[in-house]
Amino acid sequence: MRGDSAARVTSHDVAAEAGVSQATVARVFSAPDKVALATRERVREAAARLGYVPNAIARSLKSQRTDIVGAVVPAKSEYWQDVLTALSRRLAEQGKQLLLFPFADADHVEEALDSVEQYRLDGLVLASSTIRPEHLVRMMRRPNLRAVAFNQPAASGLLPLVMVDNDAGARDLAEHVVAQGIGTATFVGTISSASTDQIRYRGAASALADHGIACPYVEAGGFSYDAGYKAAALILDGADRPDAVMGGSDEVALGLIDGLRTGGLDVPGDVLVTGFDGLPQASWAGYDLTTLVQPIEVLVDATLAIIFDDARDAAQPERIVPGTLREGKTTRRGDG
Amino acid sequence: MRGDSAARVTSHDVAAEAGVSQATVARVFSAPDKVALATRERVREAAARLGYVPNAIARSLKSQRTDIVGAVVPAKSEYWQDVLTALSRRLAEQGKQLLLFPFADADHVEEALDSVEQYRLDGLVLASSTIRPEHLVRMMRRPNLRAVAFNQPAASGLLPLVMVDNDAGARDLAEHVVAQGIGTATFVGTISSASTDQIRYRGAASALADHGIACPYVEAGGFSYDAGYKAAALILDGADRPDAVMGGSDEVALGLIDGLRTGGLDVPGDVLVTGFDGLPQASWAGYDLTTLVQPIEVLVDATLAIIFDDARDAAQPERIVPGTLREGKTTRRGDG
DNA sequence: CTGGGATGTGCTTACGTATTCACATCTAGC
DNA sequence: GCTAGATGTGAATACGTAAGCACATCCCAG
Repeated sequence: MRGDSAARVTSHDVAAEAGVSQATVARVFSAPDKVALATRERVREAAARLGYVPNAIARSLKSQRTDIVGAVVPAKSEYWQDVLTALSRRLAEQGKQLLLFPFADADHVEEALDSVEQYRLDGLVLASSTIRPEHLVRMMRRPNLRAVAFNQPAASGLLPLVMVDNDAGARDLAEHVVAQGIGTATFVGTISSASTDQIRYRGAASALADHGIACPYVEAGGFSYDAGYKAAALILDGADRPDAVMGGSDEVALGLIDGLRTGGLDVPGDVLVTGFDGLPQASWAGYDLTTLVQPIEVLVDATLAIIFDDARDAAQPERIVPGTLREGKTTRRGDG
Repeated sequence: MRGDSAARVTSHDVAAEAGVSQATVARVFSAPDKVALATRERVREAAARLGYVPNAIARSLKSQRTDIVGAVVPAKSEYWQDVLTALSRRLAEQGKQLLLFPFADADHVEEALDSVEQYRLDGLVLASSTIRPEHLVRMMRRPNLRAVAFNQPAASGLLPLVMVDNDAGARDLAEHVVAQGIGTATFVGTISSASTDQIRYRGAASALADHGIACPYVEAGGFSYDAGYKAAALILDGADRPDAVMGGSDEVALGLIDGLRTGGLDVPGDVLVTGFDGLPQASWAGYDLTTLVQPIEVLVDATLAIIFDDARDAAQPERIVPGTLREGKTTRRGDG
């Protein structure tokens, strides 16, 4: 290969090399069937000889499409990392890319959105229930930007929305622990202001109430393992220990398990524990957590469908996808 | 706000609204100090009124800078997710973005690199030791692209390189288990063809040899928890059980622990286990794994320094950063 | 007063591509 | 053998911004 280290090779250079016009070179790379076979091959060879690669920046400027989808997500979170992995993989399959806009905490969402607006993205995934409605409203008014709220019930009515059925999932988990024969339960939520947290708690509490079981709410104060681990102390120190503890997320639940075990309790012998999300770690043999598995692939596909399907009429689609109960040993009473 | 939903507002529109030239508008947003205060404010107001946001695509085309760094990484891996989190956070602080190019397996790296070349990135992080040298060579020839190999010893001499001191780390871990008074050990590697795996094994084996301890190598066949879990069977079924098992990565080590425990062994009572990487999960109370913690922030900073520091003369910098031994309970013999 | 540097602004062009329009050539139909 | 349509190609332009250059104004030293 020659020209490998050439400063910058443009379609004009290739055109000169191949003895055609720049327009023809452009067509070879964006609409090959509009160019005669012989010409096409001549251009391809010239391009290879010079080491030409089309410039996506210039193409985007002209075509008004970037082939890039942005994602506004919390900087630290197991769950979102799994979602992003699935999202980027699926995008890559379609020749599109994922541009990350991570934010440290809710107060920094504003800055992330400032950046988002500069890039003329094809679509935007707004993740995390800690993004406030005013932020959503801002994005919904951007022209030519298909924004989708991901697992964020609060976006209902503002933006197209894709989420797992949090309410039904929480009920399923509650019914499951009830079936194990518990008498008392406590819900350890993540952050009480998060809309997913509220729905999950209400769903669980309502299902438990149907069986005459009260369900107090305790806030872990975060979405992390550490938050769950620390929250275990609240259970251990509490006056009457519940038969079951329902975590607001898998991360919190895993922390809870370790916290409770460190405190001398046996899970599931003394206390049953459930999670929510279906993280890979929840399936690890050391935990084998009973949880509600989110069908991440399905959610991601639904999200991309909203972004890329040209049914622009379907103004405010809401896709609510059911999750699956995964029964692990943390609710298998006999095993204690 | 008016003009919120205006089709597209450009610097020309703002110029007209503010009664200045387009050039002045551009200066207000890219070099404010070159514009008189009064003018600046007038332009800012006009921009706000129209809902103008600078177009990063056009800016990139003109300025030949995208403010975007790409990362070519394996689609699935706890370790890389942690690295990406740190990387994107640091970039965000500098007003730059991270564009992901995930690849499913080594055979798909080629495609990812095709995409990379289209975007005129400011920098590129080539991650994973499964990226083959021929790929590295390809990237090293691209003009105006600062590519850095991250934790990939095989890139030495080809590309600027940043990595943790795998050899020293492996030796430290080996010395540590020797100090616990073991007689035999086995190294369970990830994928034997990965350069990091080879170095870690050689380092550990060499240090153990200094104490007269042999160290057979077993390949888990992956970088995952599952690979480690399955590899535990090889230890359990083996003729003579080692006193210590050294995992090629934390993910493998965590799988090993659960696999060994499921097989009836006590860790650390019957077998000591070590990891490598320092994942958050390794610190979870349920495992509390002894491992070598990579200073990810330091590695990321070093990587970005190479990409953005204009010391273009330092042709092939190699930054090898020491890790830190984290002593967990998986090597605390008394606790068995 | 006068001249020279500092400061602020406008005009113009270039970044590299996609696409419209016009035009040339070629094929088929009567 | 002539025309209508199909096909392939080139010229020209636009996408939205950054920056060099030219120029006008202003301030202060002499």
